[in-house]
Amino acid sequence: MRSKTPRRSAEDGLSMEPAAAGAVAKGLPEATLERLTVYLRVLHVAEGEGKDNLASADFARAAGVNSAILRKDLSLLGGTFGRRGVGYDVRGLAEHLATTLGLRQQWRVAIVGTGNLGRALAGYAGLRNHGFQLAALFDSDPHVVGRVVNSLPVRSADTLEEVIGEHGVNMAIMTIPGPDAQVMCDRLVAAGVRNILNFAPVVLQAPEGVNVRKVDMSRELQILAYYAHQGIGYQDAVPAEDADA
Amino acid sequence: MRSKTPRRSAEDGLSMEPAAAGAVAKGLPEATLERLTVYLRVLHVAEGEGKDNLASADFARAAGVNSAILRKDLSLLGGTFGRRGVGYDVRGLAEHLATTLGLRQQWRVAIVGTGNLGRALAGYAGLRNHGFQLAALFDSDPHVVGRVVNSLPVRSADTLEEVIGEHGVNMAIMTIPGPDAQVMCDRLVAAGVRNILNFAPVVLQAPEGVNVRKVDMSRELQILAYYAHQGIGYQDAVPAEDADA
DNA sequence: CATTGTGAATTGGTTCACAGCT
DNA sequence: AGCTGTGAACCAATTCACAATG
Repeated sequence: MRSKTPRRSAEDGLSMEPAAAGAVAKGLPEATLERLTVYLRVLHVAEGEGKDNLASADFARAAGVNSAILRKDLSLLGGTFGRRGVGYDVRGLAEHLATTLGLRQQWRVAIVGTGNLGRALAGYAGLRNHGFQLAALFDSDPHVVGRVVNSLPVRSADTLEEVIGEHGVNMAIMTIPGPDAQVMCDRLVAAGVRNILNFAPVVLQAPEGVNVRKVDMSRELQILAYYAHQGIGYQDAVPAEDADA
Repeated sequence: MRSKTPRRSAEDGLSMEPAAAGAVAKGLPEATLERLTVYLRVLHVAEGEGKDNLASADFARAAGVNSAILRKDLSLLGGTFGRRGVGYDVRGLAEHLATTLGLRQQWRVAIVGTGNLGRALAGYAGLRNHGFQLAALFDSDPHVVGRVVNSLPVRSADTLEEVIGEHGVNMAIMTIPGPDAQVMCDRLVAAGVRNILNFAPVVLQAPEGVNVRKVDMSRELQILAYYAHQGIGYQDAVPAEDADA
């Protein structure tokens, strides 16, 4: 079904480059997905403020996008949470969105590497608020193993496989140094984990069928440096005021 | 020159949505920039391995992209570091890339918020390896102010403005809770900081001309959940082996 | 009648395929 | 002979603009 569209040009049968890393077989476009997470946050805020209806103009402004794409994104979702002449049903849409994103299912998450970053994530409220249940913490430093972080004991990386099995871990966050990342990734995959969020600054190799995403902090810093350097007015935030017609 | 292409449809003059958040006036495409940071990393590794030449096929494989786009990206850079029949000059290209990204200029970075995440970043070697100099740390918790992190004292957030001036801070990383982020952002901007990397889970409002980027860890987790949930074989990593023709 | 939902138009990014160098 | 550089073709994402509708 999705094994590499054989669009190669005839010869060169052994080239084996990733044809489209970051691509997806079907489903919502990646760009839409990234925005959906923002919409969900905006909806939660609106819900907290007691609003039960949001028109696309306001909604879009709060999310930092324009309203056309917001409407298009939401239309891709299916479901019927917008009412013409009125706006979107906050509660219903939030629920629908969360379900679509897979946040209504329990994810049992292991954090591999309990340095500052790993501990930061372990304590991150956003985790458990969205159906991510912290199931295990690992570290390879014997000085750290056994400590309790966020009411979970840090387990030895040596016991990775068995602990993963014990706790039914189905998602892993890797917050370990770059050089260790590939080995750990291999072990996670061998242990049956098919969803990995990687904070290590390396391009991981993983077999087809394993979902790997990467958060790269120095990438963001470098791109920021580029814009700063160029003196280009990049904006990821919403311009605060725009005094034009 | 770049104040909002007046492409509105005539009426609705006061709508004031962000026309294209994340857009840029000119310069390299965003997608290319993201890859450039990966290329740079690959080049550094190659350099460390003593290679002084890389053909696009190998280069692309290591970076997890296909070779056509790698060549296209590098061609956008200008400069003449590829030699036909041979490959790319590792040293020269790395240098050129770093310069293009603005990494040859000194960035004096303040980290605002010294929780686990802030401390993780403060200790992150990737920072100083790329021209990012840690200039100041801030926190608003009196218990934390005065402590030394990474041989820098944590300063009170009350003194933000003066310390920024003192140290010529020109880039800030915000690792503070969501609710505090907008206020802090405003103060940073008022103090003259025009480049901000935001880790708080909020959409910041900032005036035009201020570069804001966001790293959103729960976004990544949610997108991962989506793919996991859908059972779609998303791949951000390089498929390890591809046994097809 | 304000606001959604969506085809059509546009813009942007990726891949193909090969000419051009070395 | 081998590999880069790039126009052309293709595909994806965004924006426009307006018909549909509660």
